[in-house]
Amino acid sequence: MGEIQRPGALYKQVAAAIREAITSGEFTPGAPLPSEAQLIDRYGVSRPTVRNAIAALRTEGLIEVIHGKGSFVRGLLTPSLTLDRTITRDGTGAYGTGDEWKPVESPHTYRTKTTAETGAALNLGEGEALFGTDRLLTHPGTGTRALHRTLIPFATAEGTELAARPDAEPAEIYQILASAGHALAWTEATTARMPLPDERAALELPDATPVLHLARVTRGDDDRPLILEEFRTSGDRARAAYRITATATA
Amino acid sequence: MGEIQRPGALYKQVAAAIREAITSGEFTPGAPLPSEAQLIDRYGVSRPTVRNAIAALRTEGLIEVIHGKGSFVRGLLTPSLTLDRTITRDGTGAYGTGDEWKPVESPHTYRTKTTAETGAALNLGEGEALFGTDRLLTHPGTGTRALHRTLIPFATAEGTELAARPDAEPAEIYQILASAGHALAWTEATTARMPLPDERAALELPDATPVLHLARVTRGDDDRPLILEEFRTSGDRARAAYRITATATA
DNA sequence: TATCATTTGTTCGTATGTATC
DNA sequence: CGATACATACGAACAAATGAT
Repeated sequence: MGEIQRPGALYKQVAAAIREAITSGEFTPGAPLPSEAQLIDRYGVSRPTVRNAIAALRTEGLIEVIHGKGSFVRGLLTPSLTLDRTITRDGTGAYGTGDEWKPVESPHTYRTKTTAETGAALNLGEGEALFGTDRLLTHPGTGTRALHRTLIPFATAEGTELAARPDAEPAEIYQILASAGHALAWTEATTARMPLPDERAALELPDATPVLHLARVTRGDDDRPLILEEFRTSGDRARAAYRITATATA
Repeated sequence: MGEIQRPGALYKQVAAAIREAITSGEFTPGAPLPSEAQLIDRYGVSRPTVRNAIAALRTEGLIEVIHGKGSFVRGLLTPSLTLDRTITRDGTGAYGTGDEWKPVESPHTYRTKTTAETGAALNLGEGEALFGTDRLLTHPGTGTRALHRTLIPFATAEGTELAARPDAEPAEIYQILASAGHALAWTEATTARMPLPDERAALELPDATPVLHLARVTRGDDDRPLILEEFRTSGDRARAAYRITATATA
């Protein structure tokens, strides 16, 4: 009795069966999956095979496993938090960013140098001097965490209030730059990747959660880059919102 | 011989050691890691432990494993592809999106209904009728793949050329809507998540690669949603670029 | 072309540790 | 404290992909 067919590895068949059971509604979001022992009985496979299947569903982000309790269906992640990336300016010339984030720790300010990436974003070479400020933030409504970083080239800070206060908040930085005579505009690049171990810890990310990475460059006259901001948060829980208007071609 | 220390699980210590060896430069991007057998000797642990450590580094996206060949360090992934999300309009009123993507297969058009998510984006209830068009695209320069979906509510298509040709390309759709008397504007939401198995296959994504998900709503008069476009591609290889201008507050 | 050594993938078994209730 | 559940670790065997002979 050669029983097993060849539609793929056993653990993949088990994973597919569980996935199917979830999408068919047998296990609803938040509900516990059968225990490993029960899955062994249900599918007639060994424990390593069951664990292998569970590991696959974990890295897909479909289930969450809690030591000593069980496996649970992870409700299909619709981002519950919208990051409005609009920048506003009132009649007095004051800038706002509409943020509702609260600091978890006090900001950390330091001196550093451009890397290949930050240098390219700021239109500077590698190894140029920068002020850096890191903030760990939390969103009061949802508990979502975020990392915010401000990078200010010495060349930008020079002769402005920023040289003395590189840890000013973004809206205030915009204010200072505008007061210094710059006509401001912004470009932003959004990308996603898996978190580094320390990012995962700081952002308290569960398994299989990518980081949404927003890099905003503030530009002055002639589109010259002035400062770079990086904002990192959970891609599962947050989405970045932009307004696009048609521009004329040359 | 109970001499094991307590800095955590054995496989985590092995994973940390390999991670350290990578960041210290012993193994450079693209270079092969020692084989499982060599790692067993090097760290004096069993094969399951080595494989567990390797699995951890895989889900972190730090290494890539090729069956029959070995494990390789995955160079730190800077997105090499920038998606300019600008929309242009020339003097004749023609719209462009600056895309350079080529179709891999012919577009697939179908009828469907709004879900909770697509309904919310289009300001419609659940179960409203839609035209859908799916395209599998590839970027000639990099080989990166993308999925593009157009969702057109019947109410939008009615009385326009779209009713007969719901599979028109985005720039052409904008054209048709503008000709129908709409003043167009766009909003876009970017988020990230792990791919579903079929998305992973269609986009040919390696392990530990999140999907960058762009949802663009074309709006007419009174900001009323007209159509919804979804664009999905590798978060590791692509970044979406936006231009932000300050808006006045009320 | 065919074969073989190397390397990773899959699957079983077994024992023990640790978290939760 | 005991029962249950997941985590870690060892051993062993065979399958499948790769590259070189």
